[in-house]
Amino acid sequence: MEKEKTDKKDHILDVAEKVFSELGYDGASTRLISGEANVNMAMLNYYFGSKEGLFIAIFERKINSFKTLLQNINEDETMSSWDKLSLCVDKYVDRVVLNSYFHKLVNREVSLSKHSEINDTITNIIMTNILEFKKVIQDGVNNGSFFEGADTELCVATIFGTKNFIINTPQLASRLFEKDILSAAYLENEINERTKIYMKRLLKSYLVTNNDQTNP
Amino acid sequence: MEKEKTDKKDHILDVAEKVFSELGYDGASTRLISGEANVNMAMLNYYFGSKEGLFIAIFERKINSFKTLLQNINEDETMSSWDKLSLCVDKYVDRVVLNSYFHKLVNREVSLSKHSEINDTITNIIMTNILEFKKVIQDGVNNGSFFEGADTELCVATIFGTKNFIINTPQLASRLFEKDILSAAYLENEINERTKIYMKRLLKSYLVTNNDQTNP
DNA sequence: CAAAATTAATCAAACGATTGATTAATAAAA
DNA sequence: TTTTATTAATCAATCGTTTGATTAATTTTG
Repeated sequence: MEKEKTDKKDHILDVAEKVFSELGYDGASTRLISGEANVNMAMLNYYFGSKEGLFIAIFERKINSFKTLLQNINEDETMSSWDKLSLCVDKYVDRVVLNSYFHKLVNREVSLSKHSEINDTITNIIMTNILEFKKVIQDGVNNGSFFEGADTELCVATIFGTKNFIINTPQLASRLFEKDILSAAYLENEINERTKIYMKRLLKSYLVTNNDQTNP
Repeated sequence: MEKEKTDKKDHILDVAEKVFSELGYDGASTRLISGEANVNMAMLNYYFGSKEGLFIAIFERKINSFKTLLQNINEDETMSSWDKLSLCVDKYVDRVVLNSYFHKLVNREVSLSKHSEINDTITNIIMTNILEFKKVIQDGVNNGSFFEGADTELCVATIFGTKNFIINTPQLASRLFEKDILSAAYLENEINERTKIYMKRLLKSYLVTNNDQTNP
């Protein structure tokens, strides 16, 4: 029973994560979520206390995987700046693709201006990753291995922005790519590798190969 | 009187655009919007028929500026592919910065999965711009002025994604830049030009200067 | 012109529907 | 039996919307 309870809670969290990512926090009613999960509405409150509690539980479940993925790479003294950045991109794209619902959900919620505890929590979690990328690039610029005129901040914006475009607006991406991005198979099999290759080539040409800056 | 009526409707649209962009469609109640605009709640329905009508009216007001900004550039036979792309980036960044609330609103709404007429309308409007950028780049690749191995689609994702990151999640961008991105002044004076310069340098190094592709 | 009729704009109050949440009763498990 | 899990019914609050009345402006009429 203990096992089954966890399974049920996990099932609810899976469903809620998807519904929230598709309709937004406000747009997803507890009735719909419980209906999609085939559980009684009261179970949401029984397990998670409230709608917000359910929302927070989704994050707490994922929080471990967010912890120190990039930090360990960044602390490695033996790697070059480019190898660090390259590896960070690989790892990050992998994780985003694997948790696309979650990342979509996170990005929509954090784009809202309403101040709440959960909003701050999310912001801090994302910022950890953002600043980790910033550090890798900044270090590379400082130690001379990257183009000294590089715009570090906007470079980070490109990394997160490119990924967000694909994950957050799959309808647009699907029509741009003329493929069904929403299909998990295509996302994991094709887009994943393709994005990695592209992102690294893009960053390398800007940060490393970039040596003529005649006219911007 | 006729004049003042238009002004009042315009005022409501201004306020609604901002509130929607901050709280999302579902999160923004008609009571709050009318309160912020200092008009009676019933006026929203009187003028715009419904909440959705108000939402649509926001788009109809902006729709003209969306029409053929990029198309004219693209059709110009005398310009090089790079000059076209460069000009498109300039024009697009300008417009986004000038209508940051609107673009934030658009991007959040289009990321929702709920099918509606307005959602389709918005998607088509955005796609016009997206495909215009795609065409510029694709033409450049085809006529040999851009790197033949370029990932056209992801390149477009970068252009829109980078801009979206700044506009959609200004809290994150503010902490990344260590400046207040939400401040309209900073956005228009600094970020605007800086983004143009960065974006063009990034694209140029990837599309034009890119000639070594040893390891991705 | 001035009085009457019509239209447009605005308001407070209330509507039915839906929201997240809670209850009290029951079923299952320990 | 005691605890845990689950249910249907119900709660107050809020949602978008509508109403009927009132005021302001415009047009028509005498």
